[in-house]
Amino acid sequence: MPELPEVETVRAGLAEHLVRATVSSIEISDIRSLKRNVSGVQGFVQELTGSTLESVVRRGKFLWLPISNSRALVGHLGMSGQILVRTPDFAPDPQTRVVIHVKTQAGDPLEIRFVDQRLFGGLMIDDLVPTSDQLPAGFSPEAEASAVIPSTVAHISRDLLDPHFNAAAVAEKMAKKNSGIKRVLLDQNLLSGIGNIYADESLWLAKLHYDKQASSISKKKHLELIEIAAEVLRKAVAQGGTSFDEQYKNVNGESGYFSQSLNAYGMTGLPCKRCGTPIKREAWANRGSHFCPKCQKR
DNA sequence: AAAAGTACCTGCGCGC
DNA sequence: TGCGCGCAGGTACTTT
Repeated sequence: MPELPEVETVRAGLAEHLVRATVSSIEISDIRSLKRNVSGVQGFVQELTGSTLESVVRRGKFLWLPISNSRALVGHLGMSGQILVRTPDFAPDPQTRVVIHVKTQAGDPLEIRFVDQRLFGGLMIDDLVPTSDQLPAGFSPEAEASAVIPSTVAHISRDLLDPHFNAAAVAEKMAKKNSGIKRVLLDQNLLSGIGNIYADESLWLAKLHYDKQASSISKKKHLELIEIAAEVLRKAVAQGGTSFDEQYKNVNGESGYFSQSLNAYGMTGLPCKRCGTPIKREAWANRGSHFCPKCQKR
């Protein structure tokens, strides 16, 4: 579910409440939400309890909160994850898997609730390792960004809104791929932050068919696509992300408004806003692709 | 090595 | 009413 704009909305909300907060206790009601956490449930609880949260950093769709110079709490929302910040008296949220009880800098108790219907998301504690380019690892405007990244996130490429994202270099790599352009856009090892919604939206704006071979597209067109996609992500961040249902919420449980700006995703059968042809949905790679059959020719 | 396919989960809405 | 099926914002692992 959540792509860069939704994750950024969550990151900003967490930062607002949690900078300088300390962890008082942890409740884990479903251990399946601790993903790839090598220290186990015990290690997770022991290491996090008593730690101070200094900042919230994001690269692509991954979030992390450093708890020391070498360790961080890492989170990913998967398809259906939410991180809610609630006061202790707030009604229980269905499908809450982990609760981290904290005390804010002002001394107020709060709960960080990790909620996840499908369990594709998860939390872990991981080592922070130097970034391969020695540059700040991700987006964290509230604090000085460090050039360290969780080991499990190190393979994720810089995202389209990262100041150190190198569009020309990425466009060059894209132009060499022997895959359909949508598969390339979704490759988080090449460029990160885009998922199924924003891929379909970017391709509609660029008038590209999702299965057009990337190697048949010029480097200049790839660069244009990158710029279009970055602009879509920026606009969606400004709207608080895209919400269709109960699956995406910010840390206060509120929906975003970008769904009102969608041109292709979820618009099956509705007229294309450029030419009036009905938007088509095709099954593709175990999901769906939405496009205008007239504007976006293979 | 790169590209494609599959596994991991729960729950909703649809047609029969 | 009930059931099976398709569908949902992603990533990691396996296979070709």
